[in-house]
Amino acid sequence: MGHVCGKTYNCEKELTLAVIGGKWKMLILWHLGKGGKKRFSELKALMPGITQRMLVNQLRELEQDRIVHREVYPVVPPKVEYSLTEHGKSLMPILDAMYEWGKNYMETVVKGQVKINEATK
Amino acid sequence: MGHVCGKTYNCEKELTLAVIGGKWKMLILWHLGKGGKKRFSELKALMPGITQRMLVNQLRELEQDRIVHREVYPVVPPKVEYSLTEHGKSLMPILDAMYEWGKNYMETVVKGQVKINEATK
DNA sequence: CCGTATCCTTACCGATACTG
DNA sequence: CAGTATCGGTAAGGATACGG
Repeated sequence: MGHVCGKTYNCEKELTLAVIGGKWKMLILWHLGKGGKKRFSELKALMPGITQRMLVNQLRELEQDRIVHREVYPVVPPKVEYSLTEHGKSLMPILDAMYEWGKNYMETVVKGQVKINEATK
Repeated sequence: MGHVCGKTYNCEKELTLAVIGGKWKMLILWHLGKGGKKRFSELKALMPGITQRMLVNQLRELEQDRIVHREVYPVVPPKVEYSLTEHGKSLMPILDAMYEWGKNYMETVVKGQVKINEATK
């Protein structure tokens, strides 16, 4: 499997972190979780700033970790749709909690010292 | 402030990830959250494998991010105690959820392909 | 449209030695 | 006891160009 396997972790939470910890992974999961399945180009449009290389890379790892499902339609031009697996869907409560915590943290402790890029949010 | 500030994030959840995402941070927070305040040497003993440099480093960042409180006692030999702030305590539900998710993920999808170091768990 | 292939930079982290 | 200081390796991530 992916980058998660073949490694030793200090705790089960580190395994979870390994799955969602990539630079763009939470954002990808968020879009697929809230908006349903998306084509490659749709995801790219939703995340200005990501390079094609990174989008492919992060999606491949999520796929190998069985978090994201990749559906290829044998048509020309190519059409590929990405969606969350059941394991992927079960991550959403954690992402929700992280969103809420980060929101509160920003409002109460680091207000004005960090910026949120609203375009990709 | 710490490594969290002065940066731009795509979403509030990435801010949360920036706070807990260091190599040893979740483990430190776990020990402080479940076991209460700890001395530097106690933390080190609880995490065989961490170097002094990394323990200091991760604690400093958590302190700058107002997640951990550092209490220095002016005695010889030095005595320093670390504990969670209220913001730190509010992270525990997220760590609990990540622990549970990782545990289930390990049992159902990556069983036998990852190892957990029980000594530091 | 959906990718690969290269090349390159830098951030993170580990090992080791030293100190008030 | 609780740290600093220094050095160096490695993997994650970005820029850019090309391909089925």
